[in-house]
Amino acid sequence: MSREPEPAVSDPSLSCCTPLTGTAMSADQAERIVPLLKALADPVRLRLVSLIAAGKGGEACVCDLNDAFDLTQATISHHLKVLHTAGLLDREKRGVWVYYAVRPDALRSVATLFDTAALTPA
Amino acid sequence: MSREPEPAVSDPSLSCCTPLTGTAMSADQAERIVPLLKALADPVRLRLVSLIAAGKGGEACVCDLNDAFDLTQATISHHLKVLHTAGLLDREKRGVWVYYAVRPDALRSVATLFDTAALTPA
DNA sequence: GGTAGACATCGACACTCGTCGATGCCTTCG
DNA sequence: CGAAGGCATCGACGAGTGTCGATGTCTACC
Repeated sequence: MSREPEPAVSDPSLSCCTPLTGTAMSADQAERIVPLLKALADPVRLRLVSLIAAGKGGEACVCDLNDAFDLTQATISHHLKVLHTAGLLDREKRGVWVYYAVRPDALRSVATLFDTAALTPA
Repeated sequence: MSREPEPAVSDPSLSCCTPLTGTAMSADQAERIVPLLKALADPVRLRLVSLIAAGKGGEACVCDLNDAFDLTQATISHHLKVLHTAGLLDREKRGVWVYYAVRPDALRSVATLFDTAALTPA
């Protein structure tokens, strides 16, 4: 049987506004969202984002983040880089210290994905 | 050895109601949510969930899912098992065919995580 | 200038993951 | 009963991932 015609990806610029339910997502849409999910699909990175988001102004210093885990500074730095590369965190250097801040738009992209899904009645 | 191959489905209700922002999440909370995110952090699996959720009654037959990908039947079966083990999909056999259905509560757990996050003002 | 501290990068290791072909199990039908 | 088809499982392979110690880079301060 032939595949359904692609329902015209409306917004190729961003991976936003992709309902998980409703209509099936295209392969392109999946490829765009997956890097965000991959970055968050790690207990350390998920806690890092949570810690940063819970910090003042939605940001946190690396020096404080290191103390929150029983991991090497190199490992924390690696995870922060992964989150930054995925577009979930912003990086800003202030003197000796480096501050990471959450990117609300990135989180919103993921939220939109599951937002529609959650509305599905049981 | 155990005869019933029914995998130990993680209980999504336990990982519910975990805001990403607000207060930092505990290590336990992260460990509970991460399996769901890991299961969804794959383009094939994300599309599988999307396809199933978009199907009639939020379910789909494996025979139809196989045709939607350029992958071996064994690979699709593997991905479905991962999603089922994570608690994201229900499995039901009807005669020769097997139907998978989304578990709205599992999706809601993930949605709740990012729901609060998306509400964070800029 | 020299030194100390904060963070990033490098190289290496064990481990996990995605994919495949082959095979097994189960249901249906002739 | 035997054959056929749908789906799961097995074993194996390459690729990717998380973690570490060691090292590099930059800033601030004495």
